[in-house]
Amino acid sequence: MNDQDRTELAKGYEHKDVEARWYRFWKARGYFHGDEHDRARPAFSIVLPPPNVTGSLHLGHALTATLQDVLIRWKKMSGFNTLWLPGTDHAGIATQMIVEKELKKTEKASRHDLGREEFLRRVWAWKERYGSRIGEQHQALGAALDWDRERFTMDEGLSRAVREVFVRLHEEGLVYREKKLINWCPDCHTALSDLEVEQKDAEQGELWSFAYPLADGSGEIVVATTRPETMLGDTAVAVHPDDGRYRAIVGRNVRHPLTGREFPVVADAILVDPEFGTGAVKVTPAHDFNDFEVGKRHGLEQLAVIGPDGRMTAAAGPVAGLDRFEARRRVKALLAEQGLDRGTKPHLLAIGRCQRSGTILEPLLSDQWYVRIEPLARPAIEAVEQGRTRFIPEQWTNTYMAWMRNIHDWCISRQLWWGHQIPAWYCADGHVTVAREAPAACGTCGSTALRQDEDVLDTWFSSALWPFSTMGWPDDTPTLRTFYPTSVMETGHDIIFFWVARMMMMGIHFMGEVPFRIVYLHPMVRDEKGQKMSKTKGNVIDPLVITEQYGADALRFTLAALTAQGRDIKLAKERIEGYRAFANKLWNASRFALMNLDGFESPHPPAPLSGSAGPERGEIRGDPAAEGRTAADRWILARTQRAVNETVAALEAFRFNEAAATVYHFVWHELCDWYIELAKEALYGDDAGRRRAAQGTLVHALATALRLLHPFMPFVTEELWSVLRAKVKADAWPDAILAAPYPAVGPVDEGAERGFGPVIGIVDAIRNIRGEMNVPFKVVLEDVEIGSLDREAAGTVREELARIHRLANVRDAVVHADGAPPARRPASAVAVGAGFEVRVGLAGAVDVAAELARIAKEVEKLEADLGSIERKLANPNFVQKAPPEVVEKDRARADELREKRGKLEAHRAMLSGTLDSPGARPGRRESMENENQNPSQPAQPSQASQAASGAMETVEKVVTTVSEVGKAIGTAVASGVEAAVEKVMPKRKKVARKPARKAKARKAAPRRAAKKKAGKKKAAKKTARRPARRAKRGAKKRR
RNA sequence: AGGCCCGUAGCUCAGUGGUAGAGCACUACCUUGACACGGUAGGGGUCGUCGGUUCGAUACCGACCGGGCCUACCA
Repeated sequence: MNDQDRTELAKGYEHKDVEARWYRFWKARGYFHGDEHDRARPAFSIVLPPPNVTGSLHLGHALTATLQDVLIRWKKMSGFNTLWLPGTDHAGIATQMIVEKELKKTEKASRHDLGREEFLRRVWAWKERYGSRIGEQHQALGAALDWDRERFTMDEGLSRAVREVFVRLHEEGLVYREKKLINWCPDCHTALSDLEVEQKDAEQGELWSFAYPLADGSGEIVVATTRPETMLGDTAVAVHPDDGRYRAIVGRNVRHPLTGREFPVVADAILVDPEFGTGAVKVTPAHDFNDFEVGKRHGLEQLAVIGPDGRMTAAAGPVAGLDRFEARRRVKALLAEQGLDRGTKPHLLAIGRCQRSGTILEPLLSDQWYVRIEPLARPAIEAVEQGRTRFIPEQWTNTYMAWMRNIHDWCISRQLWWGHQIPAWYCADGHVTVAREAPAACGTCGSTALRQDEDVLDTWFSSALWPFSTMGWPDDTPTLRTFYPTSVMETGHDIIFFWVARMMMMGIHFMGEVPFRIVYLHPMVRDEKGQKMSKTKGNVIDPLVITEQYGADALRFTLAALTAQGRDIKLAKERIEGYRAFANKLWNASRFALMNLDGFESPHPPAPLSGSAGPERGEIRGDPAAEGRTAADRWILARTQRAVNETVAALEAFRFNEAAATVYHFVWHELCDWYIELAKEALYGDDAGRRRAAQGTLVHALATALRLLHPFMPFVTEELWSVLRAKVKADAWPDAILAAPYPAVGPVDEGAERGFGPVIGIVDAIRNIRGEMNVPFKVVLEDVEIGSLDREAAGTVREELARIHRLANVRDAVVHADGAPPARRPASAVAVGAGFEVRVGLAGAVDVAAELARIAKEVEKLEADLGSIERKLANPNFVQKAPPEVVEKDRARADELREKRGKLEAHRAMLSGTLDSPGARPGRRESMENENQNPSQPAQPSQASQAASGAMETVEKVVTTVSEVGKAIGTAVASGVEAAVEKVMPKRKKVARKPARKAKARKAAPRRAAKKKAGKKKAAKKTARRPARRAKRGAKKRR
């Protein structure tokens, strides 16, 4: 790249300037190549589900490409020998139809006009012209595919594999040819497998009844049908053997009213439900799957009356030559003329349609090739039972198993031209010779007049071999030895049966081992309303349009962030916009860093960039900058390591959304919102040691974030990496982020995380007071006291004081150590957090009533919260049966809440007092009363507040010296205040103002209140609590 | 008919047997020397309903109601 020397960034991220360059760079460097000879590094391989060669990229492809690329890049950076193998599928029917359509349009010709050979030449031409399009589209997304290994299912190599498999299966008796009933598409003119039949919602149809006269004229039997035209092919009427109504006529014959044929009434318990219709069923063995079985059970004639074109055959007598639907109307009319119509009832029915053309399918008798599937399915079931292949999300295991355990033989022949022609040859006598290459003579009679079977194989037949056919099978290749079995099969759950199951069966059978260790099934992408995207609905989002507009990184990140397990993705543009903003944010964070890294070289002296992000390792090991680090630096370093740990854990569990959310939160809300703001103090300041420490920390956090993010946002991270690397002259860093080590999991400095909690809490508290008291940020707060800190916290707060000043726009806050609270002073707002208390003097500007209201609100929440905990603690069952640590936690929390309440109420008491003093503003009384003050005791608050503020005056004077004396006074005062408060606030507020609550609501009230409070100090809470939560989760997982 | 998934803030969705979360949207304020694709603060939730298990259920179990998907089949 020529960007090596660039050390500045434009004001905003322009993806178009960046994306085009890097893909070529990676490819040219050979980063995408999987090394089949490298057995030292562990291998990690994925085969890309081959898109249809005719296809154009849609969001499903984009999702697949994104998730697989995330895995590949992550693994590559983590030291694996990665292979991601691309290719395309010839997509038999789909491609043939497209070319036929084109042919019809441009030359008004059918494939039959051209003949097989010429038609195939046209399809190949089409493939050459458009087949590379989808690959190029994958490149636009950044997919790190090994293009040197690109394959096509009709390549010579893969075709050879197909023939090999077919022949071997035939030799083993697992491929056979037979005349059976199959699903036939009259439009596509081909047989289909069960899976290609689409059973859509039941459609409104009708159930028509007619009578078959008994052959001897002694009566009739009424049958009901949804397909009257098939009655021409009826060869029996079936009734239930136990049905008393028909017992007498079982075994007798009926006469066909249109053809005069006679056939029997049979008793069949499997087919007939006596409750349904008339309890008598017409039987058409040649055109209905159930009837086919009945025919076999009773030795009935199979009379085909519908042809491959969907028209009635000559055997259909009076309706011969008619289209099947026309024949339906005609048959009804004819029978009605004979007085045999017995009425019509509306009826819901499900109709099988062709997956491709949507045409209603016709069950037809024909000779087709089949795979005897059960012997192949058994080992594939066992492999999953034994965990040799695992499904994620797990529930798909059931789906797979259910289908595999009830599998039917696979019809693999298709009456198409585009595909692998079946390697079977027939002589004039009809002997079949199956061979890898065209045989010279019939294997049975030696005849040399051979004709190859005209049919081709189901597209999915070659797809089933994809994981090993693409690696050179049937030869024993280094690629196979290195990369088979593949590590992960990542695809949509809509093709579990079509593809995943069949790869399992073929892989196990021919390779002796499963084709992949893990099957990760991603959700389906839908539009923002949850509807399937389709061209006819016009709700298709073109990934490339999105890429153009928002950038490939934004799209990729969006898709990853929405990929939760077990739920479809509803893609809304707002979401993509949000992640484009994220790329921009990252860009600007880097821009900030670059603007403040002058003179900084990392590492110094250069050292290799370790995989670890830990402050004790990596590029900042031995960094002299460590000397000047502050609590803020240590905090972000700890948070960085935690982000690394959580991201890696999420990736390992295929929780793409969690991984994305973790990095997002870290970059935006910790690195940008907090650390960059914190670092400004040092970066803009005069202290060279401090500045250097901040620079080193910033570089480390940023370089780690970029690497964490690279698999998700390859382009912007690569760009930023190159610029950052140049800026800090980090020659030891790889010059491509894709070649850099992924940050490694390591221990988190929890002390640094926890210790910083008060700083964040204090800043939040002051900002909160500003917000609620309507004091804009630009107004400098001159009178701020921070107290109730333990010794350690006080140390940290002192150390970070300059940063607190900057973040909250405060001048010279006073810090009290050793638990001493801030003074109780009028015209102040007070916030109490975990382990700290802040008083903000608001000069004359404080709205006492508003502050009282704010405090009252706060106390109300505390009360509710405390109430629920106290009730819990008062319950002997809870204390006895709950785990001791839970009880202990609640006790501690109750204490904390009580303490907090005490402090707030002391403040409130003092403030209430000022209201009664001459200076109080009369206009505020009303709102004060709304806050449930007790007007009947006007004197006491005043007394209390005087006591409190009087005592506080004393404290205030000693606070600047940290001392035991201060602590003693503080404690004494606090308890004095609490005593006073007891008198002022006669009873707990019962939140009685609100209208009578329902019994149910009472339960919810504390929670609601608690939540609000929790939300208020969310930053502090997040910082402080996360370690505990994570630890617990980790423990659980190990179980 | 059977199976699976889902129902949590206005929307799209995480999550958890012990203090309900994110993004977007919304409200107020702020162009502060990375970023208005920005910042700060705020409002907003009987976690579908009813039972059960439990000291404690949004989470586990059952039933039901709503939505979706899959498989099989209904003459």
